[in-house]
Amino acid sequence: MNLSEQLSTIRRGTAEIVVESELRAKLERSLKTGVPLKVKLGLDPTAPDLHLGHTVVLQKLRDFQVLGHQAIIVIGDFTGMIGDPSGRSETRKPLTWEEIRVNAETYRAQLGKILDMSRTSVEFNSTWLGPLTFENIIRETANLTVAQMLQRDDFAARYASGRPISLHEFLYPIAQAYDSVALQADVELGGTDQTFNLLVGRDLQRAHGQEPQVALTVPILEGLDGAQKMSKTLGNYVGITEHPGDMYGKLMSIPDSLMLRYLTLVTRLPEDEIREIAQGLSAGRIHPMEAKKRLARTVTTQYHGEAAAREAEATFVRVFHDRQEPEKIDEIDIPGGAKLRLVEIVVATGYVSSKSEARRKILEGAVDVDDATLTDPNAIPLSDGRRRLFRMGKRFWRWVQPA
RNA sequence: GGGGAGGUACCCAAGUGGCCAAAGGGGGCAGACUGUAAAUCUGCUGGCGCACGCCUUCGGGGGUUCAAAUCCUCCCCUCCCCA
Repeated sequence: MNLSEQLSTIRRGTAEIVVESELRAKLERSLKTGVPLKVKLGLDPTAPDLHLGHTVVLQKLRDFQVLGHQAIIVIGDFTGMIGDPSGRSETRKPLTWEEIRVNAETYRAQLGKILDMSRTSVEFNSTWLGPLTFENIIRETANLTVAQMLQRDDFAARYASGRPISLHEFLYPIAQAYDSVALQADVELGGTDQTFNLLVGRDLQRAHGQEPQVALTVPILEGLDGAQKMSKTLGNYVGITEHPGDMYGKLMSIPDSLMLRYLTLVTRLPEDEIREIAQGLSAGRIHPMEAKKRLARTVTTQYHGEAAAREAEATFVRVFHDRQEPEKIDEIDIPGGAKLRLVEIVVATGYVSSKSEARRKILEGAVDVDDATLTDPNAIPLSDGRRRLFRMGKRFWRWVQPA
C-alpha cells in the first residue's frame, strides 16, 4: 500500500494523531527502507477478558499489522501493581507470577480473534522495569514535574475535587513511557484517556535521545448505557467471547444514538457504507431497528461467524419481535418443588437473590408460568408435580421441574 | 508539627436525639407502550414467617439514654489551609 492509502486506513476512527506529520515521515521511511514500524499497545494484566471497548484500539493495531508493521503487545505486569490511575481504580495488590501467566494465556487466545498472533510479539514490562534500581527510577522521574503531572485530566479533576491521589500513581505514566523507551516504539496506541501517558512516552524517549513515538488515540467506546465508558465493573459491556445470542441481544439494546459510533468503531464495515446507513437513517429510508440489526449481525459475525450470527438473530426476532419463547431454555430441578410457594421457586431459579425481591417482582407482574401471569406470592404452582415454563422479566426463562 | 472540613445504602448526596430502613438524584429491575433489551411514562429498589411485626445497616470499637446515623470517648481513613 502506498503512503496515502496507509494514512487513510490509519486515520479511520482515530481520535487524534500526535504528530501526524511525524507519522507520515515514519511511514515514508518505512516504505523506503522496508523496515516495519514498531507499534506498541499496552494491556492491563488484571482484566484479561476483552470486551468491545478493547477492540477499538486492537483493531487499530490490526490495521497497522495488515499494513505490514510490527505489532507489539505489552502486558503491564509491572505497572499492574500500580493500576492505571485513570478511572476509579485504586492501588491493586500485585499479581502472582502464576496469575500473570494464566492471564497472558487468556489474552493470547482472545487477541487471536483480532490480531494475527503469529506476527505479534507479546512482551511483559517486568522484563525491563524489574531490574531498574532506585537510582534509575530517580533519574527517570527527574524528567517530569508535578505541574506536568497535574495537567493530566484525571489527576487535575481529582486534585480539584479533593479526592486523593497516591504518590505512586505518578509512576504509572513514567513506567508506561519507559516501556516505549525500552522498545524504541515508533507508534503507541491507546484510548483518548491514555493521551497523557502516550505523550509522556514521547518526552521520555526524547530524554533518552530517541526519536519520539507517534501517539495515536482512538475514542473511548460508550457501554450499553450509552453514557459511561464500556467496562466490566460497570457491567455495561459486551465481551468478545460472549455467547452469540447475548452478544446480539446486547447490541440491540444500545441506544439508537450510539449505532453509528458502534458501526465506525466496532465493525470493519467500509466508511462509505457506514455513511450510506447514516444517510438512510436521517432520510427515513432505513428503519433504526434494521440498522441496529445490521450492526448486531456484523459484530456477532466478526466474532462467532455467520452461522452463529444468523441463529442469534433468529432467536432475537422470535423472542422479542414475535414474543415467543426461545428455542433453548434451561431446565432446573427443584427438590421438593411441588410443595414450595411461588416466592421460593422464583428464588430457586436464580432470577432473584432474596425472597423479598421475589415477592416484589411477583407483585409487579413479572412472573409468568405457562403463559399466565401469577401475582400471588403464596401460590403453590407445581403441586401436580409437572414441569412448568417460567418466564421472569423479559428475558429469563426456565423450565422448572419439581423433584 | 499546627488549624479546619469530612467518612451515610450499588454510586452521588440530604439528614445532627425519637415521625429514619433513612429525603433527593443516578444506576439497576419491573410494568405499560413500542421499532428492539431504543426512546418515553409509571412503579419498585436491605433481609426475614411479611398483615400491623422482627432483624441487620449510616468508617471501627466502647459509652450515655427509655430511645442514637444524630450526644460523649478512643481508634482508623480522606481532603484543605498554614509550617
